[in-house]
Amino acid sequence: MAKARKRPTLTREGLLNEALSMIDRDGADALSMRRLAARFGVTPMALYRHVGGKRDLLHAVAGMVVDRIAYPIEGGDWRSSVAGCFQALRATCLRHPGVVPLIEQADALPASIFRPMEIVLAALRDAGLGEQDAVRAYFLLTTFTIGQVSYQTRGWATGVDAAEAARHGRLDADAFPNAARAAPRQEWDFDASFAFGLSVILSGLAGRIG
Amino acid sequence: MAKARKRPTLTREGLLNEALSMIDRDGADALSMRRLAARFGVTPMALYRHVGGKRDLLHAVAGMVVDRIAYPIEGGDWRSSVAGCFQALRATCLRHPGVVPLIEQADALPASIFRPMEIVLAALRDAGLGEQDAVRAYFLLTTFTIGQVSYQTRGWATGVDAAEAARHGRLDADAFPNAARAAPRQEWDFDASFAFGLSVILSGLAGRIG
DNA sequence: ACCTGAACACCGTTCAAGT
DNA sequence: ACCTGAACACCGTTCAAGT
Repeated sequence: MAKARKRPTLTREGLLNEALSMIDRDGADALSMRRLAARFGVTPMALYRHVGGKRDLLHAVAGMVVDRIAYPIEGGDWRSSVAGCFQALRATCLRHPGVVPLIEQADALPASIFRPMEIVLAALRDAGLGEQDAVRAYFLLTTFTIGQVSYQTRGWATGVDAAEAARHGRLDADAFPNAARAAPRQEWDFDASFAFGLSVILSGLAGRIG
Repeated sequence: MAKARKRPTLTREGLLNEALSMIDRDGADALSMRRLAARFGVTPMALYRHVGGKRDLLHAVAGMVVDRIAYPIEGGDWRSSVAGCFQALRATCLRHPGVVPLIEQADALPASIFRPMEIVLAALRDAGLGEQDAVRAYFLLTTFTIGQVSYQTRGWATGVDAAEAARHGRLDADAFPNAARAAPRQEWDFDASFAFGLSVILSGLAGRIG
């Protein structure tokens, strides 16, 4: 029985913030219009004065988070501006794990979602890569980064976790010798893994330039 | 008013197949226990004799698709076995777009999900890469592949689609000159983009080996 | 302008009952 | 063993009404 807060007025901003904190705390599934309304001690329908509907609410929350990403000021070589950009993207995504699927599914996001694209295109063009390849590189970096975050935030996707599977006997050492041997080795370091992937991609791109 | 089919008996396999074809046809959101039951002319509760619940159903469907992936027989250099493996993964995912999120979210999947891991680890170990880096490379390739497919199957994530945004005036050419210029250039070729990304990753990995 | 109340058309799932 | 029927506790959303 969650205590209803008394609020002077309902505002769109207040709704979005409360929705975000509910998602951060309990996951996106735990957010419903009715529960959100209850947090403000208000009828579900009261929300619809401020919020088009649930889709609109979710998109707006995703947009808030996207706008919150602090990309580092540019400068330096192309490698470090590209790296800094996706490190920033990753960092805020990790701070709001429940929002990542919402970003992936949003029909419309604020224009700031194109900051990474802009940075990558500018950096790679200056480095001498063709435009089409630059866009593909941006796509590559985005799917990689968001993918890494998605898997990390739901615990290295439980279904695909080899260590988990090994512990539960689902990973047969005869059929999958390498996987079975590598899996339980050590705790998985997502930061190091991301750094590795990023650096592999960047040196792969460097090969297309030099 | 969908016509109910008469079936001699309800089987788990029949349920899974029908569920998969509903997901393929109308997306995962269109699948509900009640609608699935209706397809068989049966009460919703009849399904529970064969199917733990909705989570179980969804995991089982994801598992079916995972088991269906036909990885090429190994042989040749490490680049082509790794490439072939993720091309196969991508191909079946594209054939069942609605299932991709289910695979990402499944708590448990058949052991065959570890085939790509096994292939990558074996190939990269033979090529001389360290075990830890090999696992990271596998993670990199997986997130990249699934990410590319996810974005493709929902139409290059509508919210992140620069061409869409440009068409709707959401992409300011002053603030995002490179993005605005690159966006509407041509139709996006997902196959070529995937091939590009894969090749960048592979040459990045080659740099760690040679 | 802003919120309420009742209602509608859905969900997944439990539980007891039929055959 | 397999399916039904009624019920429960939820959803998002509409529509008319209150203040």
